[in-house]
Amino acid sequence: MERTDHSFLNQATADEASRIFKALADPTRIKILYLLSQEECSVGHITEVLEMTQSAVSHQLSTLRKLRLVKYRREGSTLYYSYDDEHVITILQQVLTHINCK
Amino acid sequence: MERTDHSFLNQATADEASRIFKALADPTRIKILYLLSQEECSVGHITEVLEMTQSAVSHQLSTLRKLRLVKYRREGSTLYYSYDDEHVITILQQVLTHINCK
DNA sequence: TTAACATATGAGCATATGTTCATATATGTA
DNA sequence: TACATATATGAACATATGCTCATATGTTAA
Repeated sequence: MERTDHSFLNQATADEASRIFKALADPTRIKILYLLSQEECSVGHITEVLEMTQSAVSHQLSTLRKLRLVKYRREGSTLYYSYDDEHVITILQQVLTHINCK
Repeated sequence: MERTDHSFLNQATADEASRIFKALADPTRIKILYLLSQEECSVGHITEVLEMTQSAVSHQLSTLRKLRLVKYRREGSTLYYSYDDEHVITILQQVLTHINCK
């Protein structure tokens, strides 16, 4: 049998999909994205809600920023973050819905 | 303001979601699941298509088995694997479709 | 300018992850 | 039984990940 194109993914596509799933593969980032799916939030607010250190939250925001999943605007010394990738939010919501349906 | 339930995810839900995304956060597992989304496959077939060692594939199948994302049946000395979680396959397909749409 | 506040960032560390290599197990066949 | 084939598994290793701690940067107000 010939190797047919439909039977496998090329590396680039698999890598790109993996990149997206990796972004969601951490509870902290999931909580952050879930928060941001509901409202724009300051770093301080996220830190309070998640009950984590400011540094840990900021590092994760940095990760999400590099992945272009969040963006921010400045107001004085406060940074307000919001999500920047509708598709990823949709995927997250589907998985969360599925979990809560069980 | 009171802390309201809608504003954050409980740890258990975030962990469970992260567990699902972690399973998909590797290119090899993505390729395997994509293959299995199309047809039941023997380990040998997967190994050939992915051009990886038998051991590497088998380890990943073990991971997917533990996560209950795949199942298998035996036919002689050959094991045929197939997917065992419709929802995860759906999520994977959505992400792949999204990537190819860009 | 100085101090206080909000946030970011680098180094270090412990743990998790994915592969390879060697070997074990299970099945079929001579 | 002995051997070949198909697959699984344990150990080892390199790399990635997520956090903490200390400190840097940017902004506002006195």
